[in-house]
Amino acid sequence: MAVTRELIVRAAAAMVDEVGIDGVTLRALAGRLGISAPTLYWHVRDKRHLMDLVAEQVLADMAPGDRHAPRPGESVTDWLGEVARQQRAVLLAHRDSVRVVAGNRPTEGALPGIEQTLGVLVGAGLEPGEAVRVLTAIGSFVIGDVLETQAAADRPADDDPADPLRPEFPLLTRAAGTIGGDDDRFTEGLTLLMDGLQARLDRRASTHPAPPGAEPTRTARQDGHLGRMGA
Amino acid sequence: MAVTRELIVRAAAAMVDEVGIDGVTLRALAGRLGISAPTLYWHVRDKRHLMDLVAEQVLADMAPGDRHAPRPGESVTDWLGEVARQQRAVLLAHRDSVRVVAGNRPTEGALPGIEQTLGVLVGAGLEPGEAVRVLTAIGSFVIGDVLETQAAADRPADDDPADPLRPEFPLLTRAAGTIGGDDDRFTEGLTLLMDGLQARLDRRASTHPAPPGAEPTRTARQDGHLGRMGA
DNA sequence: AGCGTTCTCTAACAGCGTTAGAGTTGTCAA
DNA sequence: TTGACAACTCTAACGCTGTTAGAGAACGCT
Repeated sequence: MAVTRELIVRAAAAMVDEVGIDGVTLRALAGRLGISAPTLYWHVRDKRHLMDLVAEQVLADMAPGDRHAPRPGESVTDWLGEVARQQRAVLLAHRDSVRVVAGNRPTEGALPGIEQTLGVLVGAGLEPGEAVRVLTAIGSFVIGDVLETQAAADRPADDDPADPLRPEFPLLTRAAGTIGGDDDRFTEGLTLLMDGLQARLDRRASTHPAPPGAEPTRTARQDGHLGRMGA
Repeated sequence: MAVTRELIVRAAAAMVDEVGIDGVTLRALAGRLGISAPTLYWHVRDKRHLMDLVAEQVLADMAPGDRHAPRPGESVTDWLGEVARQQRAVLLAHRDSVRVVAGNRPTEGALPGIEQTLGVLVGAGLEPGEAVRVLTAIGSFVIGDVLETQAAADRPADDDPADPLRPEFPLLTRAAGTIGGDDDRFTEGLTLLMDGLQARLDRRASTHPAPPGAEPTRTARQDGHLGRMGA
């Protein structure tokens, strides 16, 4: 039975999840597929190319899927925040995903989804270039957040934690109990971003007339955005 | 002449800047120092330990330096944004800095600076845990932004750019000319974050009385924050 | 002079990505 | 049935990596 490129990529992705990106060896990967290491080179240019293919597969899962646009009555920022949350969840679900994905430009297949999302933002009052920047900024935050989470998880257990609970750092000590976990960290940043964006949209909506041809998306929001954190 | 650990770390840092983290070989590093590779193991536990020391040095440069607090009349968010800008500049100044620094918990030496910054934020109306989350969120955004910038720079020239300027993507096409460069991308995200934070501070200031014991930091701001981008 | 610490060396190991090149298998045409 | 060509896999080996073992120099101290 001939091994296909798709099979190799799938096996490589699974192996990254199991042993981490540094544990993925061409020899080990080949062994798992029942072939010898040099055979991989018939299917794939080199290891980096293989990892690019793995990254492509992970990124494909990050497309907004069924949530292409806000539901009726849902604010643009609520929807956008939910998309960011989903992207983060996908990245966190794969070990070392940031190291795998880092630096990959959007794949051909991702362009329609991006265009779609841009459509929503432009409809809400952003200029196209501005919308791209906003989207990229959210992406940077998501990537940075996941990177720190995964990098911290890779550190072996203790590794001299440099305990900041000392009398000369009263605020750090007071903060210790209420910082929350990884999700709370992420929610805080996402809330800031979305509140900033919402404020901008509100400003535009009050200055200009309703954008032509766009269904009047509801912009109103109550407060705290995304609700309170999960303590 | 004996080689010291500090000399090794300095040479390693310089070497990362020149040839990138993947180009740093223990043998090459030793050669540059006029010693043999195994000798390095007398000074340093292993390569990862060495890179941790390099990271520590880079992070030391990221401390807010002379800007420990807002200038009189300067808003907290303007000051905080400026600090973030400086941190990004330091990271961008060192090649592969994110890969070097990723996952490093704050060093002992960085704690006083963090405590100081927390003091400003708490003085402006945040709770301590909230302030830590906000600071971390900004850090995540900075790291993510630099990561994408550096990763993109490492990609060799073209690498099939998947040109998005096609008639079926009208918004991407329209956006193309006005997206701006790396700095504009960063400024956009930082503006969103700071606008979101500013809105929160304003909300607190109008609800509660002035925080006790804290000098009444000016919170007022005119508009667009951080001024217009550099187009 | 002798000792111990500090620092450096050579030699070598196992593992890595990768290349060269020969060998096997399957398909289709003459 | 035979030959040819493509598709796929193999073994052997190269140069490189981080790392260990263990034998020396160099130096201050008693």
